[in-house]
Amino acid sequence: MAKAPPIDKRRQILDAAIRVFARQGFHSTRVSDIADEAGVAYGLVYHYFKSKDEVLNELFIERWSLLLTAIDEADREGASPRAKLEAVAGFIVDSYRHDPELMKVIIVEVTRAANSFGRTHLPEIRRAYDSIAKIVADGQAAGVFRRDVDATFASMSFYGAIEQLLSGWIFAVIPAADSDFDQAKTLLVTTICDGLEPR
Amino acid sequence: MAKAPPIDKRRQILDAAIRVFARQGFHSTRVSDIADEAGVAYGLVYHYFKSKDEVLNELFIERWSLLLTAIDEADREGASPRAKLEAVAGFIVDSYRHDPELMKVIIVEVTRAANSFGRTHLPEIRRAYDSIAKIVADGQAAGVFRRDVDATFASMSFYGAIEQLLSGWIFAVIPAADSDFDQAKTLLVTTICDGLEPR
DNA sequence: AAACCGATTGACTGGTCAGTCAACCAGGGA
DNA sequence: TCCCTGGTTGACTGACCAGTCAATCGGTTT
Repeated sequence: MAKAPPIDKRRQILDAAIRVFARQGFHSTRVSDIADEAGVAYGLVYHYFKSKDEVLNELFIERWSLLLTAIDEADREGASPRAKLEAVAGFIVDSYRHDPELMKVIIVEVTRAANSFGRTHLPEIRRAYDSIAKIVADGQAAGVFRRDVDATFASMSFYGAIEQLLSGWIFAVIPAADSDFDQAKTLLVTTICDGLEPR
Repeated sequence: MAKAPPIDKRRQILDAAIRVFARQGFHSTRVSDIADEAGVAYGLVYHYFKSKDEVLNELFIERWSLLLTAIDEADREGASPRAKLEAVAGFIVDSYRHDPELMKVIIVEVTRAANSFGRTHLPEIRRAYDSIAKIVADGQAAGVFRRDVDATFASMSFYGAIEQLLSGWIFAVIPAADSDFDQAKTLLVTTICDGLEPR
């Protein structure tokens, strides 16, 4: 009764979509490009997904939920606020290192595409901001971070800095060697946390 | 011989484009929308501009060159590196305060649209990053900023933080009252510069 | 073997626009 | 007055593509 292939093909299409979206961008990707890349017939994409949009949505949700989980975990397990932020930055940087194509798609087509998909997913995106802001706020409450800096602002700056670095890597504006990734993690936390320290 | 109207209509079209792009986004704006908003015939847009893309290009270049000039001026006139960065952040924040629609278009459709227009304008965008990096590097050379933080990284973080705040305002993720703008300027410089101070 | 059913195929359609172009208009000069 | 020129008009076309759908395939059940 239950067959094996269905999951395979669906995954195959999603993976192909990552590659094609990363290469050409969502907008200039035809559904036929995805099908070709996946080695599958055009119509099959519509068997598994309601629309081209839904393919991207699926990719985003899959990945973003991991991020949200990671942030929450960092918050729960981290010792100091600084360690928590370090874990968050680390997770995002490692995500990029591990699967740059997927992260490129997420950032370029969703997170920064505030007019199209970003708008659709604003609530989820915002949840990440909020979780980071909570870490900062807790740090302030604990007296580890200065209080004259609004936690929401700090969280936006922190996240914005991370995303900008990823964008820099994605578009080869800044070097992306392994050492750069490690340096970036340190830098982000160092700069921002030191800046957040009480004076 | 020389008539008055030509400049008028061209400007009229550009201004209309700002409004429409800000409202609907570049992609879902039809050329007819621009013409309607400008109170002008469809074909006239093509009299003044080679294509729909060129309209956006024009808007971007107009504005971005102002930014580049402002950064250079800040660099030339600013006393301390901190004052220079403050001037840069201030200029960008004020740009948004002064003409939020235009800044929304610039950021959403160009600066963050790395796959489409962002790619086209990467060189100009990069010039901004570089100028900021230079300010940081000078600060390091002068011993005002710590040296263990790569200047390029710092510049990307700084710019990324600014842009993220603007995005937050644009999409109403964070409050955008006058006091928030002022607070933001301070915050950006405080956080980042303090984080960049030698330890 | 025959009926069945979900997976798979790809030709086709309907709608959407960007960009073209031939005509029109206004006013300055001969 | 009549032409000329450059701004202005908007109907039209050609290309493109997302999404549909009827047909086919391959394995399972009866």
